Order: sequence, then structure tokens, then C-alpha cells
Amino acid sequence: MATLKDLSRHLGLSVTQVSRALNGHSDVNEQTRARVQEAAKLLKYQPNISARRLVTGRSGTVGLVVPPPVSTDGHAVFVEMISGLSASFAQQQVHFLLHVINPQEDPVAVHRRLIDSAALDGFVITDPVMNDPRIAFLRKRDVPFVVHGRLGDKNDFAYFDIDNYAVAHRLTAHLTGLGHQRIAFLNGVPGRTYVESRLRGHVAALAAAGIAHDPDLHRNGMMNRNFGLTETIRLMLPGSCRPTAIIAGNMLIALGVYDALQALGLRISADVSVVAHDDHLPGATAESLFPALTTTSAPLKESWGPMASLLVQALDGQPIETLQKMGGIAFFDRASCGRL
Amino acid sequence: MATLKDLSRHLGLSVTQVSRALNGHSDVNEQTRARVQEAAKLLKYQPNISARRLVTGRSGTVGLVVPPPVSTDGHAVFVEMISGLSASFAQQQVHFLLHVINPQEDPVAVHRRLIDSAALDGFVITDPVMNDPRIAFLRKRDVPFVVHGRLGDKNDFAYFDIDNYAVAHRLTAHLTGLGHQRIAFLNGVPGRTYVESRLRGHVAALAAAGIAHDPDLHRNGMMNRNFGLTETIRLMLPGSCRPTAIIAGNMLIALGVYDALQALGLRISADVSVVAHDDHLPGATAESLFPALTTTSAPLKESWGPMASLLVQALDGQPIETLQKMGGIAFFDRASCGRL
DNA sequence: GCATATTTCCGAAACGTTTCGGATGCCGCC
DNA sequence: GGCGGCATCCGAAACGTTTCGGAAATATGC
Repeated sequence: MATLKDLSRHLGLSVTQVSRALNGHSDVNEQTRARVQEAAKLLKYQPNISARRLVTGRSGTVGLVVPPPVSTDGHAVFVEMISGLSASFAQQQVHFLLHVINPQEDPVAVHRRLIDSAALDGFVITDPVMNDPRIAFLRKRDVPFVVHGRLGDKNDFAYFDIDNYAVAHRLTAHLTGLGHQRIAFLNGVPGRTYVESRLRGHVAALAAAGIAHDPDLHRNGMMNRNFGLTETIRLMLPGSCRPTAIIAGNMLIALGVYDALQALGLRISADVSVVAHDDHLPGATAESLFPALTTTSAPLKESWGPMASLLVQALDGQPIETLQKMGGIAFFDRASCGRL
Repeated sequence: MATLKDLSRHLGLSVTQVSRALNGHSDVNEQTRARVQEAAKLLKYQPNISARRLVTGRSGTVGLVVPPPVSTDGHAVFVEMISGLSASFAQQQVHFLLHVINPQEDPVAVHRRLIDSAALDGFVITDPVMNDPRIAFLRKRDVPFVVHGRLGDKNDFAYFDIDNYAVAHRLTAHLTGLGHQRIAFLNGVPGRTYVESRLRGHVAALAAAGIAHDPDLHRNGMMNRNFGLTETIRLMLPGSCRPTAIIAGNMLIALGVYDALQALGLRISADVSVVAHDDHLPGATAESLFPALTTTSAPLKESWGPMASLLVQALDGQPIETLQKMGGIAFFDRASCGRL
């Protein structure tokens, strides 16, 4: 309600000086600055962001444009993402605009409108695909953005990602270390970057152990429980050359693997070793399975804070090379693996 | 990128007139208006909302301040709410700001900051409680808002709600019509308005059939599967005077009721009739149960569109009395009830 | 033909902030 | 005493839009 003019009148200072005092500029007496800040608190001064953004050209608002989640699996990720981002941006004093589009709508057009009306000055991009039109557009318009994930080799933008190569490498090496040779890998849908990175890490770890990669043991699919179940059953068909260990791309797949092995009467660890990567989505924890599941661990919920920081730094004009961050992964050796 | 000044130069008109033409004012020649609109399209003119909101004092943005969802049950509602609201507001050309607070934070303080910085000009209020401080604050500051649900009798604000009295009345009357006298009601946590409304509707329908309400048959609790399961078992304990029919407050409760009756060896419909209210949350559909569940139906997802419209109308200064809307309820008689 | 509406237009001010360029006073220094 | 340097301040312009009050041109009524 109170404006700069009110403050300046109240303090006997110019509007200019009040503004500079509050914004931490150097040419203002420390004593005056204190007075100004006190008065601001007293009069409950809140800067009018419309006025500010009009002159600075920046809105103090970032946005996320997404289609609504489809499956119930998607719900958990959606909730975590939305609430994580919103809370993180709030902490950084940045407003978070959410625009849920219907799936037919063109996301680029929405981004364009949002930019042209000067409503937003930065974006979060999730679920990037190869040659993503959103990324191309934002780059062309020179609008800051941060991507959750990466694309192939050329990543000349701010991103946060986990080291998916390392994930698969670590899991595979753990199994080869126990003497396993025939290791199945239930990976995600082909084309997604993290799926390809994991495949590379997997193959590299096999090679390091002197094992040739058998394409038949590598399966792609939607990362849900059903995929884990059906593929495990197919892998274990009598007559086929069974794997002695299975890597599950996430916890849902792992649940399906457990279901299938149990149904087939195979003992986990004793007969078949199982490992998985754990995003820490609600619903399935590695410790609560029986036997407790050995995993690499990289909680998805820990990405949103860094994502927000990166975007804010990008808004502040920091060079992109300093804004590429990888989340760490941990490894928990539990009870689901046996030595061969 | 293009501004009004650009347009006015390009058209040989004053900035004033261009603005009025675009905003549909009356004192502009229809022919000129057409020219202006064409030029606007040509130059890809997008009004700078910061400038607009600075002079109008309105931001074209509404907000929702919520804590993150807790349980996995809450996820489905959260997702539906967030995506429904966002999409609906987008359709109405209103920006939707989401602010997820941590549960300790004071929501009123957040609302205050958002208002004082002129960032938002309207709010959506969900999960209202009696004497809600958010509502009191927004009313005091004379900021438009719309509430999902109602509070007791005094509702001098815009709201969207379903007729919970009618829901319980309808379900109860259906059962009394089949000759049931001892009807249990598994209702939500006490204090919530819809819970109380439902109780009133229930009691009224009983009275209309000449049946006295037995408080022992009315149970309150968290509306989840476990509540339905445990309360049904307690209701059916041998020695107690068993109900012949059960009303479940929502589908999760109904799932628990089905589980319990099956476990107890009681046949649904033949031994015990079951009805429920169905919010159409993903995960449980009334038709897919066996036997198919008789329900009142009021999809939660149909509230967000009306909610958005109501808030937009409130922003336009429409009188509150015209902004109180009730969602309709449907009744589906399926296979879960038997005549006594 | 004159006064009065009506239609269509415009200039200027205003919203609240940031920032550019300059002003003022004071200090020490030669 | 003059001069440069520093610390501290201020006036005015600018951002892009809406709107108030009025002006000009045209139509209407007698």
C-alpha cells in the first residue's frame, strides 16, 4: 500500500535515495540506509512489482508449461515437481507461474505469449526431447531457462541432471563384482537421453569386467510395474538362457521383478540377484521390500532446489558454463544380491 | 515486442485511440477498429501486462497458496486441483500463480505479501475451516476470492460447492426406500462443513422415513480405505446390533467396506447393502467393483472450471450473491443394494 | 441557419519504480 | 586558495499502458 513517495515524504529524502537505499546501492550513507529500512518496515512498504518490472523489463516471475499428468504413476512425480519447484522459487523470492496446457495445444505458442506480454522472464523445461522445439524457441528469443535433464552431447544451456551413466555403471559393476556374467537390464523407453546414458554406462561396466554385451538381455519399455513383471517372466522362460541378475531402471520396475520372481518360485539373492535405481518416489521404499533391495539412490525431490537456483542465476546473467549441475548418486548395498 | 506507440505510428492514430480500439471501447469507428486489429496481428502486438497492471492496479493473475499434499491419497486430489485450476484460468486468459508453502509457514502472511506487492488480484481458497483466517484477511483487505466449499450458514463470499445435504439425503432415502432401518454412515472428520451437512441430510432422510437416528451408527474418521475397513468390522462384531446397510462417504471408504464384508463372509447386496458418494478420483470406479456400487456422483474435476469462472466474475466486480454456485449430483443405481 | 447531440478522435497525466547525469558539500593535498 | 576526489544526495526522464477531459467534425432538430 505504501509507496516510495510515501517513504520519501516521511523521511525527508528523495524517492531516488530511498530506492537506492532499499536496493543496496553503494552511494548511500549507512545510517540513512538504516533509517530507510526501519521506515519501510514501519510503513509496511512492499515494492510494487508491476512498476518495477515495467522499468527493469523483468517480472520476477518464472514459469512452467506442462501437459497434465496421465497415469497415476505420473501423479507422484507431478506433485513432487510442482510443489518442489514452487517452494524452492518462493524461497528465492521468485514467483512461480504454472500453466497446464491441454495436450493438443502447442507449448511453444504458450511460451511465446507469456514472454511477449512480459509476464515471465524465465522458464523451467521438463521432459526434454531431442531437438526440443521449446528449447530452440527460448534460445532464439534469448530467454533464460533451465532444463531438467540433458540432450545428447550438445548441452549449451543450464541444466540439472543426475549422472545416469554412473548409475548404470555402478549397478552393473556391483553385479560383475559378485561374479555375475549374464545380467539383464530393464531400461526405459528408447530415445530418452537418460535411457541411452544408462545403456552406455552398463555396456562400459560390462566391458571393464571382460563381458560382451548381449542385446537380448537389454529390454526397453515404460517404467512401470507391469513392464518389470512381464519382462522378467519372459527373461526367465524355460529354454531361454536365463540371466543370473537383473537391473531395474526404477523402483516400479523392481516391484514387478519381485512379483514375477516370487510367482516363478525363484528366490531373490539366492537364485537371482536384483538391483535397481531408486528415485525415492513415494509408494515403494527399497528397505521395505523383502529381501531389502540394493540400489543406487538419487532422490528426485532433491533436484528442484538446485533447478530453482540455477534458473535464478541464469536470470542474473551468469554464464551458462557455470550453470550445469549434476546431482550426486549414492549406493546402498542391501540384501537382494548373491555371489555367484 | 511491439508497443502501442509502434502501432499508433504505423497507423497514424493516437496511442489513446489504438488502446481504446483494442479494448473494445465504444467511441471508436468500427472501420478503424478493424484496421487496428489487423495491424496488431501483423506486428504481433502483445500488451505489456506490467504496464497495464501498473495503471489499472490489476495484475491479471490469480493465485493459490497451499501446503504440499501429505498422503498419497492427497496426491490425486492435488494433481486434479492444480491442473484443473491452471487449465481453467488459462482458458479465461488469467495467469495462475502457485505458491506451495511449507506447513509451518503462515498462509496469511504469504497472501499479504502477494497482495501488497500487487502481484495478485484474486485468490482461490481450498480446504476452508471454520473462522478461516485467510478468508477473514482477504475480506478485510477487500480482495476477491472464491472458496471451494462453504462454511456453516454465513457464506457471504463466492463459492463453489456440491450439495452435500442432498448427497446424504439421496443415499439414505434410497436405502430406506428398500426397507432398511438400521443404516450405518461412515462420514468424514467432524468439524468439516461438508461432513456436518451430510449428517443433517442423513438425519432428515431418516426422519422422513419415520426412523430415529442412532448416533452409534454414525462414525467419523479420515476418509481412507483403512477407516472403511476397520469401522465396518467394528460395526459387524457379533453381539452388536448390526446395520443392514452402510453408507460410505467416498470411494476409498467404500473399498474398505467391501474388503471388510468380504473378509467377514458377508455378501454385499444380499446380506448388507452398500452405497457411497463418488468424487470420481482416479483409482477406484464404482462400476468396476463387484458387485457394482450404487453411488451418488459428483466428479471433483468438474469444480475447477466453475471455480475459475466465479473468481473471474468476482474480479469483474459482480455482486457476490450471483457467485454462489452448487454442483449438481447424479445418482446411479447399480448392484450393491438389496430389498430388505 | 443556429443550437445541440453524437461520433470519433487526441493530448496529457497518471500509475510506482529505476537510473542517468549531475549537484552539493567536505576532505586532504599541493 | 584552488583542485581533485569522495561520499552523499537529488531532479527528471523513462518504461507502456489506461483514462480524464476536452476538441473537432458530423449529424439532428427546430
